[in-house]
Amino acid sequence: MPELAEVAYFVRQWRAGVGAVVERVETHPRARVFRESGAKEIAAALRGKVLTAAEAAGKQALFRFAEEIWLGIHLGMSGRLFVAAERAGMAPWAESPAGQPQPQHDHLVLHMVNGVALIYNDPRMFGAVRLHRGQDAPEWWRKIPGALTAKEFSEEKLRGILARHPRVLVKSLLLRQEYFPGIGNWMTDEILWRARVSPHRRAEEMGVEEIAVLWRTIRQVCRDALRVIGERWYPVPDAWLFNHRWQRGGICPKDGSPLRYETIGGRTAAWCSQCQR
DNA sequence: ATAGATGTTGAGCC
DNA sequence: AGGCTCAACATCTA
Repeated sequence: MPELAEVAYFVRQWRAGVGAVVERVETHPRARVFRESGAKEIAAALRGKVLTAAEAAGKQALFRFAEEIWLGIHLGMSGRLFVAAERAGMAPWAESPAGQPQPQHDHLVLHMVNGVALIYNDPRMFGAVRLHRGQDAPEWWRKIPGALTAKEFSEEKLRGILARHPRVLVKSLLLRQEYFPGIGNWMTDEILWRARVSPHRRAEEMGVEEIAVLWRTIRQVCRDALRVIGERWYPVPDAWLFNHRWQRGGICPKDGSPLRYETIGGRTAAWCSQCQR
């Protein structure tokens, strides 16, 4: 589930706990998501601390607590963050095909003194929860490149990345977090489809004008996703590829031709062979 | 019932 | 070194 905008949305949920003290910490007994620091250590470190900030960068989430304690969460393939009050009410994902999170996959629950519970749920457990102590944010967080919507992601920068990897498929390149933080499989498909670039295209086959279009499209898809999904998880417009790519038999919303589904660079690409060249 | 799923990492190979 | 493919992780769903 979580790419750039989904992670932003989930972090926003946990902001309900900012300013409140962690009263009690629950951890799932058989969760493998507590990797370098164990569940017990994390629980002990967080108990009694004030949550002071909640930030997202790319697909990473970072929560700052008082007394130089930080909690990093990567949501993997199926991770979600939500607040307890939403479980009974109008959860935005209740209308999604995946349905509501199952309580048996709640791996970490922070019960806050202000009455909210911050829940990390992850059925497949490909996610990771990491504890960090220190005055500064952890190294892995500081190394995340600036947002693709920020000024520092320039057209020239994109040209440089493509030039450095001439033989690599643009689709594969877009998935690399060290260059394009937050871009995941659906976003690559959306970007290539809007930019009319085939997923079979290699970096060296991109002309200067095509790179300019690609650059604008990357930024536009990031902005659109953050606005529609990241803010409130509104329904995604049917004019996007998004709603049509999830199961086989989808139709291109631009020209109505059947979408193709191919494994490209190890991931399923959904694309329109009419629109994308 | 079998395959595939919004992610990442590491191994093996060319 | 760079880049490709595959497997692994664990669970749910079409």
